Amino acid sequence: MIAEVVFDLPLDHPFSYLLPGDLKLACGQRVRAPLGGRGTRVGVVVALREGDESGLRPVQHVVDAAPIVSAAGLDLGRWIADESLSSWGSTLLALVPPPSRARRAESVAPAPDRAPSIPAREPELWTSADRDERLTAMLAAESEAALVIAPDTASAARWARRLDAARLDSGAGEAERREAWFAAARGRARVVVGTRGALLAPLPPPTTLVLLEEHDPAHKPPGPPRLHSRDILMRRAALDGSRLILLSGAPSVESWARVDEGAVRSLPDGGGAWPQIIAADTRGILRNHPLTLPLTRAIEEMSRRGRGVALIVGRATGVLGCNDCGALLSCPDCAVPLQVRRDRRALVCRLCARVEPLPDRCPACGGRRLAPFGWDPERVEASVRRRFPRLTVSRSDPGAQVVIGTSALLRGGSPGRWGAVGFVWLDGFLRVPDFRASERVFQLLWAAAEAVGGSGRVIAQTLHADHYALAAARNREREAFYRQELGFRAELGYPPYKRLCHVSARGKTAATARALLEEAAAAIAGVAGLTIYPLAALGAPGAASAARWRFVIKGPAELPRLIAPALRPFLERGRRSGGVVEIEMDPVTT
DNA sequence: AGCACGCCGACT
DNA sequence: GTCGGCGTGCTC
Repeated sequence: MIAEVVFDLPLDHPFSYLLPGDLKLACGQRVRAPLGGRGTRVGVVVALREGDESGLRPVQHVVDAAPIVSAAGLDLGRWIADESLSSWGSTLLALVPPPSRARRAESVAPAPDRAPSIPAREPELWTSADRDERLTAMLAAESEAALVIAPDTASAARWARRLDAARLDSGAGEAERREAWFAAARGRARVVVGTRGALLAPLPPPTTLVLLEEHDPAHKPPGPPRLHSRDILMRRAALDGSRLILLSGAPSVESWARVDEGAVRSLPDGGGAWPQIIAADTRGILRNHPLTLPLTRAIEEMSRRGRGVALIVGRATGVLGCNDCGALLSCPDCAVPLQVRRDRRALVCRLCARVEPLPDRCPACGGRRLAPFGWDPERVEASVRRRFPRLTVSRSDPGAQVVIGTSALLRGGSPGRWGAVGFVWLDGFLRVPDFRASERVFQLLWAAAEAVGGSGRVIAQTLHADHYALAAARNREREAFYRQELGFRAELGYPPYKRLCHVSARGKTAATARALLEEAAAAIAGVAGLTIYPLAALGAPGAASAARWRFVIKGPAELPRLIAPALRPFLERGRRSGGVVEIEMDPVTT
């Protein structure tokens, strides 16, 4: 018997091994096998067959007593690899718990059968403020097995506690995690909670699949599996006949578009009280002090009422804005903010690589106060301390009266967690050089509103009091936001109307990386239906970092299939002088 | 991705 | 005369 094994390599073909007569195994099981020089590696068995066994090396030993992925999981992994131009092996191995260090597991385990085909169910989008409570109640009442995917391990831990569920994520202990995995496969853990790494958890279908906070960019970090958790679950649900529930107060524009298309059903929202969302004009204030009058008042009032205040500070961004009119310097073609390259005294578009000299006047109003910097947490803390010497002010103590931190402060709390949330410099989030900046701001404001609850207050310090994301959040009008945002995306051909793909190369020198990437760009130049943007150096172009170059491809839904034939050779190491090409499909970070 | 094989510079 | 650089090709 011959076992076909895939490894965590950028090679997309299986390797054949001899299966010793006494070794029984099934597809989806992990094995350790010799590969290359004298090492051995862990791989997943994707096929078993009879055939010519001459010249084959034997599998060394079995890693897990039972298949770690089901037949359906193998298929889903193959689809993810195809869709993201990744390899089957690196995809699968990123979607199973790491092998235990224990010695050889003894084998013999039947492969779980593929489920009989079950009619697909329409995915659901739950947006109501009480969605978490509804989900908890629903899962308690259901008898169907459920897989709940959280954006991060802290959230997975909270949900596991809340649902009294087993954990499959890396925040759990290795033993607990493996036990939960196999218990789920045997139908002995009804509800399991995990992060991305649990997307292939082998629950017997049909199941309920849940994606928490589906808009969260943590659902698509770089690296394998190189696809958004939402897309993986959509596919899994469609193949499984599983029910898919997406949860988010302010969903991704992609998911909203699916509702518009009728591919996803949106549940009616519950209503309830909505907080005051105040736009506080920062003109002439933010230069010297981080607090406007409305925010100062909110802090005073909340401290009287014994309620905490969260001050949200973004990271300083390398973009230039005008302190007089609030305009930010954007690329006229791509509408994304231009990035400051100080060493070159230039502004660069990260999408089309357009380069402009650093202006000394605002192109919109002619003002001279162009400012690249915002308020960082340390500076805010010192300033708030000075203004409120009698309050506890902290960047680390979540129980302080005023807590200063990033948008992470809005995560995972119950409604009313904060009495007020202040965005010290909302424009910092709007100025992020990413076409999703408005969406992100809308989601932050929505999360803040939910975190303060109906009796709280949200203060957004901004020069853009009339920005549509702010207006829509203030008026609790989701439709208004998505209508405008979808219009913008349609006009410029951004997702969800087109798909994007980042192709990058890094090498020993900038020249080798660039040359390699130029070759890759040339390889797809003839493919119809694509927009290929010019090459751009990645990161600050200091000596070392300029060894990374990138270009962006824009294309239709079938983008992966269009570019795969030409680009696969670049991913599977060819004859090349020290360069590595990477492909990131549907990137959500710039 | 590792790792081995394979041809050109400074060292016990 | 060797040790060793990393360029390129392969791994069942």
